[in-house]
Amino acid sequence: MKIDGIDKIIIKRLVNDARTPILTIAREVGISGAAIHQRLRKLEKSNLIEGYKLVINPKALGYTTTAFVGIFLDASNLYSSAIKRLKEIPEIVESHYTTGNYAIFIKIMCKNNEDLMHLLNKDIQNIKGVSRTETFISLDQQIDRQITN
Amino acid sequence: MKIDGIDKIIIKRLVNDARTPILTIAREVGISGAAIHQRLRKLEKSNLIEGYKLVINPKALGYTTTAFVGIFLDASNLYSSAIKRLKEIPEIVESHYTTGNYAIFIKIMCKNNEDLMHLLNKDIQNIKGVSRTETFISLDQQIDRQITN
DNA sequence: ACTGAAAGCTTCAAAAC
DNA sequence: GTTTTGAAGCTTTCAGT
Repeated sequence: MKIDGIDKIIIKRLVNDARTPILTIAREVGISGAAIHQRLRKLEKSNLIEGYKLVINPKALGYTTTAFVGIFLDASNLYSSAIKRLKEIPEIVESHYTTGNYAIFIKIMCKNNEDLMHLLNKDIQNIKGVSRTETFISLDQQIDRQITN
Repeated sequence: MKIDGIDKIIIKRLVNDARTPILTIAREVGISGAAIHQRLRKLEKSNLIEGYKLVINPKALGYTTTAFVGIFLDASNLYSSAIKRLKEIPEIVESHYTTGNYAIFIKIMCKNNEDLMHLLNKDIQNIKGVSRTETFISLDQQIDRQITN
């Protein structure tokens, strides 16, 4: 799969705003809308494009607290059962199996610090195999982007 | 801003695939396409919808390593100058100012472990004020989603 | 790999409920 | 205030180049 300059323009525009009209891009690069469309289909089939997503503003839903939590597990064979339980907690938006101190590392979004504390002490600490957690609350996010080339 | 059942269906469908035809949703809920469209405009203006993004598959671009890096700063007033430098590193996809051990906490994506090591030792360690870093490499990601209600 | 045309979808304003 | 209508523009598909 090789990507030329036109593909890069298409991707750049749509990463920024997935609703940019294809005809706008077509006129910008000087080929027909159908040609742009065919390139997009090809990029989708090549697996480079994972999908198109509406991005929600969590703050508008009252989710103002973002935190990262390192989870210690008693034994690494408890990983899959713990993940199963973590998936049931909708506030957890990412989970990773990581090298280093922690077994599981999660990103979590809550409405406030009280909710975060409750999730940590009740929902997460009570999962079988979870011995301890370490929490980093995000006070400010300055970078949020994608890899695009 | 109140969100009813129809709005929830619209959001659910578009979070999953932002290219779902509005008319498909319209037929599903039994109102016209234009009505769905007007609800969307309202949701956009209400700030609930942050945008529509094409999501790229980093693996297709050769980025197979994801890591989290905690960065220690000599002094907290070096934060903004450090962020300025971190923004220049395209592999850094998130940065947070966090409570806890670290001053800055980043998510980074690299093509391989060698590139990660290079970025840590050359680009990040050489930023003024950065004294030390701690790295957690993600070996497996099981959860990746958004808050939607 | 690109074009052009037909069918379906989105968008916007105005009117209807 | 939300919904439908209708017209213009955009997307999608496909035969043809």
